[in-house]
Amino acid sequence: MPELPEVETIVGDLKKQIVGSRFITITATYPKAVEPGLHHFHLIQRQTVTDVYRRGKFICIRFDNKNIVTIHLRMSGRIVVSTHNAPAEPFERVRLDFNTCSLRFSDIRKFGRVWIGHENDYQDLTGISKLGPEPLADSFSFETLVNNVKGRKGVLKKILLDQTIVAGIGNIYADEICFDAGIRPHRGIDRMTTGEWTRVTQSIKKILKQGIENRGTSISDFHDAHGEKGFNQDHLKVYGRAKCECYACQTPLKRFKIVGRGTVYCPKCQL
DNA sequence: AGTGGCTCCTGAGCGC
DNA sequence: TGCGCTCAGGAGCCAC
Repeated sequence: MPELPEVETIVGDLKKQIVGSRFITITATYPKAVEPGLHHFHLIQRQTVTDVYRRGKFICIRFDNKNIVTIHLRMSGRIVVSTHNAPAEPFERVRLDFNTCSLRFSDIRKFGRVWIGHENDYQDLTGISKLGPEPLADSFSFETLVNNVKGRKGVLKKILLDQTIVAGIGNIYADEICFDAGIRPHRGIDRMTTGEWTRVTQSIKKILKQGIENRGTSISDFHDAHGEKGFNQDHLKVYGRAKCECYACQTPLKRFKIVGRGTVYCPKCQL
């Protein structure tokens, strides 16, 4: 499941591959993935890509007439840039053809979406307008997090997964952040100290940066825009390691469900 | 306003 | 071998 580091990796690749390219046409074998609809893509006919950037887990492709194509990979989405005559990717749903190359959006579970909208309204269309702050921005601090959490109830992991509180964290990195901070994912936020919020803030930045440095986590189906796997999966401390020994204390890691998500933690290292 | 639960989807893994 | 069941989960939506 692509989260902030995976999306950042893809965006970095895409920037090199499609900035300066002219849009030609869109093809969708699964039209439901395209919003508001395929015919809206005439808006970017012959327009040139001026930038590719990330907001939360959204990939944004900007064109010179200020229209923006936004992509969210959700659970199983993938993007591969290839030549026009390359065969379709497995589970290819949408294809964007540029003068120089062909962007393939493939998605086994069909949860992913591709939107087109003008810079004035694309944020409302896609839901980007509801996103919380970028955790890797210099302005994101312990105070930002505590302010955004004010008045909320629930447990730490739920807060980390809430895109309106902080943007870009998903299930894998939420577990890793909780481990790094030494706090159980099911700790009630009303029982967290200032020192613990500081640790959580530091761990968010550290774990996400590490994910980017490792070009993402390739559990199940993540690949970058070249179709290559990342290698952050080799650095995970808890996610996917239920019943295995904790690297730090050799205690078997525990797994349970929290807010409907599989969650792994160390009962000794995390309090 | 905030929260819990349902829904969208399909491949993988399992028991029989 | 093959069927049917359950699970995985990001985020929108609805009822409360």
